[in-house]
Amino acid sequence: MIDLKILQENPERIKEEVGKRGLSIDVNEIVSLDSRRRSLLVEIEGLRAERNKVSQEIPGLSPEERRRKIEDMREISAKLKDFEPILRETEEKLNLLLAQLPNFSHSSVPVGKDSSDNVIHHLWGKKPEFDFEPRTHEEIGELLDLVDTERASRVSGSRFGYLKNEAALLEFTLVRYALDLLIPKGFVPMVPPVLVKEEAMFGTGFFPAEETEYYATRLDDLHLVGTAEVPLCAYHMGEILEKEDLPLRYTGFSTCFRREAGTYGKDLGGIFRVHQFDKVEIFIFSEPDSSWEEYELLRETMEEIMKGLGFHYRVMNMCTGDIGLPNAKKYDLEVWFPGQAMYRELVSCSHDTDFQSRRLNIRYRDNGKIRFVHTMNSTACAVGRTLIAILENYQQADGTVLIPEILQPYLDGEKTIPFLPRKRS
RNA sequence: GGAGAGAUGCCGGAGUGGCCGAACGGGCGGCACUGGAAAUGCCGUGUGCUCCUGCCGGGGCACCGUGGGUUCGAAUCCCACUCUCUCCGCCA
Repeated sequence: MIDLKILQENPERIKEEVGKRGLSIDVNEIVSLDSRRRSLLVEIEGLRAERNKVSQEIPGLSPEERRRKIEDMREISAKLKDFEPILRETEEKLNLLLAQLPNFSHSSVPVGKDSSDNVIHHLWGKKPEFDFEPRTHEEIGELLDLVDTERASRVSGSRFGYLKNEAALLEFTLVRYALDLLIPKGFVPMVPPVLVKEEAMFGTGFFPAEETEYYATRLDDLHLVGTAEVPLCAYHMGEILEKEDLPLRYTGFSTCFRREAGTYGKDLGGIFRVHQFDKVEIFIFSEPDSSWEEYELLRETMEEIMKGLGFHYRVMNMCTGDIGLPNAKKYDLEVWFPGQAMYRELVSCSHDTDFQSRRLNIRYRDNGKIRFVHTMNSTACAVGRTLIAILENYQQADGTVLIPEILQPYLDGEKTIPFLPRKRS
């Protein structure tokens, strides 16, 4: 959601943004709907003012006068009943269009039409070298009986997986590793609800744009979140925060559900792209004035977690055509997957400025003035993808997998997968 | 799932058709008192939209869970919904 004042004062700026993102939205139509709304408001509020004034006078009038005034007021009421539905209709149309407008992208965001226009921000580490042909995570997962997608497809359909043996253990290890790194930095750990109202989906900017991407319950009007960003952001909806409490830093663990509509045939093997996975997410509410510094700090935190695991990665500055509607800026962190010989997105962090806080009405008091907060979010650890990045990067010729040093203390010092006894499966 | 109670400002809580944007109390902020504090006293304390205006400022409208309705006029009456709480049942 954008500030309506900008719509009145500088619609060109909005047109420019819509163009940069390759969207087709009729900004002129929005502008004219808004002027129509305002002129209707003037009309209606004038009538209401008259009605309120006379209504106050009525009790003190003589019966004769009173009868006449009431007669007049009937007319005004009737007029209002004509105008009000027109206003409502205009507002509905306007809101529908407004909901489609993107956030304003930051000046540092490259203009481009799709992922091919993303710009490498920087690289970290070196590509691991192998004196054998590295396997894909899918092969390793099957070899070591760590991931079972075959049975999962019988139980739940395609794009599901069972994590098994050390993979199941590593899930908790990774979550704990991420939390242990974040909590000393002042992030408040949370386990949020994963079923939320439509309001929360809309407010965080996922609806209406991406509605087909998410699961909904049939008997209740609830939606399964695709990321803990939704409940973490909506945590403060409708609130006025205090300046001295900002920034508010949260980290939330949740399962994430995604329909992956329109990705048929993409990343079919293994568990790189699945309908359900677990993730540790970071969410920050910040003052606008310091939010961009806070955001770079967030990017560093995200990288710190990846560095600890020893991955080689590149950070991408995502272009205008590839960032989400709510995003003013977004970094993707892509880790090298030796088995696929590709950089793949493992985590990302977005700055949404006041886009979400406007929709969810999250504000703060700044020396008496009330302003919208800025929000930003980042993945701390996407468990499934991190797991398979470990499998591909730490694999050895004999098919076993080394455990990243930083995780070993969580696993009683074990250094290699497998270490659990196996039964026939 | 069954039975009941409720939803009002930062909080508690009054208000059952016009005098209510909302009593009273608490909290919070300011001032006074004090060496400083406590206690006390006084004053202040919502948000959104919109119009006039260069700003300062001023006017109007809306908001008492949400959405509709009745009425000249609704926090107050009617209908529907949502949520919360209590008890029973079920349950990790």
